[in-house]
Amino acid sequence: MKAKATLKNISDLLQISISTVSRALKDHPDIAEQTKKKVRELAEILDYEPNAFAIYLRTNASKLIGLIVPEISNFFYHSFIAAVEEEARSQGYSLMILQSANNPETESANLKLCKLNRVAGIMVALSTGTTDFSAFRRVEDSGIPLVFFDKVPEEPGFMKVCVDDAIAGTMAAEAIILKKRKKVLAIFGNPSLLITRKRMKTFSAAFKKKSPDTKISIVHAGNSEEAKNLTESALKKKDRPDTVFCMSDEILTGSIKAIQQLKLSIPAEVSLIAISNGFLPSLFNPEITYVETSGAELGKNAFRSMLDILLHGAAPTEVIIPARLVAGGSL
Amino acid sequence: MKAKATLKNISDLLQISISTVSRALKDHPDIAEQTKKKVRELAEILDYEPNAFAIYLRTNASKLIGLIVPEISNFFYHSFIAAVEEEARSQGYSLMILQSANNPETESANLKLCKLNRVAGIMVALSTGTTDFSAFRRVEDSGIPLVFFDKVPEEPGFMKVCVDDAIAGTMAAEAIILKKRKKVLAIFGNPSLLITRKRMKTFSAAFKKKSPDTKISIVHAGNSEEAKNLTESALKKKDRPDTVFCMSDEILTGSIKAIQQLKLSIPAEVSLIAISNGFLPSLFNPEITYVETSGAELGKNAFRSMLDILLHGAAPTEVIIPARLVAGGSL
DNA sequence: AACATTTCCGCAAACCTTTGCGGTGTTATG
DNA sequence: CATAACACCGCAAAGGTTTGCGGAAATGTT
Repeated sequence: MKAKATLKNISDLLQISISTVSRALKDHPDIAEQTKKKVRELAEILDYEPNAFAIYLRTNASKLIGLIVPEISNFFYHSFIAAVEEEARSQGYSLMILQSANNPETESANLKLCKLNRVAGIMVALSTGTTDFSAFRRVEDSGIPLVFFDKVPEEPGFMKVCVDDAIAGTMAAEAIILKKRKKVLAIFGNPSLLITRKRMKTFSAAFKKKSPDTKISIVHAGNSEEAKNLTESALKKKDRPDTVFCMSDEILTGSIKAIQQLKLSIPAEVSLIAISNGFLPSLFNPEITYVETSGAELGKNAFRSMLDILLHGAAPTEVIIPARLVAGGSL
Repeated sequence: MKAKATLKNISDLLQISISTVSRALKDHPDIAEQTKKKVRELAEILDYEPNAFAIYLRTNASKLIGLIVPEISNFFYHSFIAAVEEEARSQGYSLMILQSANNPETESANLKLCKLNRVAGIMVALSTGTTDFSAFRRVEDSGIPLVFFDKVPEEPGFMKVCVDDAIAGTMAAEAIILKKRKKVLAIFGNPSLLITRKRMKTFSAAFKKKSPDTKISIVHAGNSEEAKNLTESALKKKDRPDTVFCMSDEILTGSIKAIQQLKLSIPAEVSLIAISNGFLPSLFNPEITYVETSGAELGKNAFRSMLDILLHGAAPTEVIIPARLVAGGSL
């Protein structure tokens, strides 16, 4: 365990002042080329690395971005995290990842942790039950940039990046209408979430406008298990739906299990369409038709928004990532 | 954007010294109860939070753990990361997550990033091509605890936590033998990885010992697509295997797609068994029988090993997480 | 030769916290 | 009354880096 190299360390050995060493390493014009050379060489030998804490302390800003998601173990956030990590790295930032477990208390504890670690910025996807945004306001008050993604608050004044849930709902509906399906089981998630309501609204609206005779039964599933049960009981009725729409990956996993279990063939006996980031749909045969909401795209854009605030003090805006239909063979 | 509260801040307002404030907040016996009370109250009002950088600078150790994985988007690391995050949080640590993209250069860049951020410890799953461990040795030399998990180096002297790959191979083989299958297609991953070799070795050995007449054809797939192709061509032969064994989730995704595409029923026409953390197998119907190698378990244990070094300076050991067979309906 | 300019470098403060040590003022003990 | 003991608090240094400012030496200008 060798002693860590510091500026003082180098300055002692070279018999010059600390400030000179610091400036030499930064290629400051005030320093003679010869001196710079000596400093650089010794720094190399000693494997000098600036102490990030000292710098952070001085500048009061780290190169760390706090990332708070409801749960890491989720396809969507998975790809999101991976994308943000890449973007962040390319800009010299690192990621501090925290999961809130869909628990508002853990969420605010995480927020505190971010503040404690003096992160440069915080990116968060809201947990399900969060209704009180005062903690987030306080974060912004204390000067830490805040970007919401995916699960964003309804109230204005925040920087938000999310997929185009309105379009996604419409696109799914139109795809179903195009195939002339007439009995649709539509499974949505928790209706208290903005994302759910947006998708529901446009989904229903599209049918009302373009295919009012289609029979749509809308249900809500809080998790995969519920989705499975709902699908199963609906498909067991003799007047069973010809199409199942799943709002999310989690719902899709449940739904498809029910279908497989009932040994119904897709799409001959029942059609399937989902909103997903694409991984899960690609696992099955036929591949599931889905409206893509790309976690990776979202991640890239969310980090760029963060950078915008960080670098240019951008004002709160709302960025919408477009959706697109990816046709598998399930519809 | 209010000014951040500092000790100096409080001490000015209260007309007492900084040291007194510091001690009061730490409940130091030298400070009068009355003073403590005043300090605490003001600290509360001002929403004082100690500046972590200043503390880190002083103690030269952060509460941040560096976590380097080949890729975040991977079931196994997913659950691993989630587990480590939970454990870490409970101990007051946070996670800095970096992905090496299976690129040794990125890997060592990540290592550097960890050092720069003065992480308290580093946990890493090796990327595929890493052969030079000198960078890791240097990390240890500079006093940063290092724990390898899952993809660990063969050479001794490191703290390692991994799944019991030897047993996992044996268990899978024995499950197949128990069902009296006689023609097995066994798909393994990159044979340059220790994990692959271990699983292969015991898998083969079990057959040689307990069921020498079973015909085993061992192939290697670098990714999901290759696994699919290998499975497909094997199952198309008229003397097709009665069982497919998949060493990993990635391989399983490819294999199962081929099976679904050929419309072979599981397990009537072909049996399937895998080594997995369990998520993927649960997605299908029937659920896939698998030997569980739990990312969550691994995560917990890996972090505990880290804590052991951090707190008690534990010496390098090798921790093995047991495996278990989880019977689905695919074998 | 006298002055102005440039080149190069060091001093010291600041960022915020922790902590050993010493210094008051008060009370108890002999 | 003198000394010891105690309770309470402040000084200052340390941790590593950055940076405005000023100073010394060298060079250029008239």
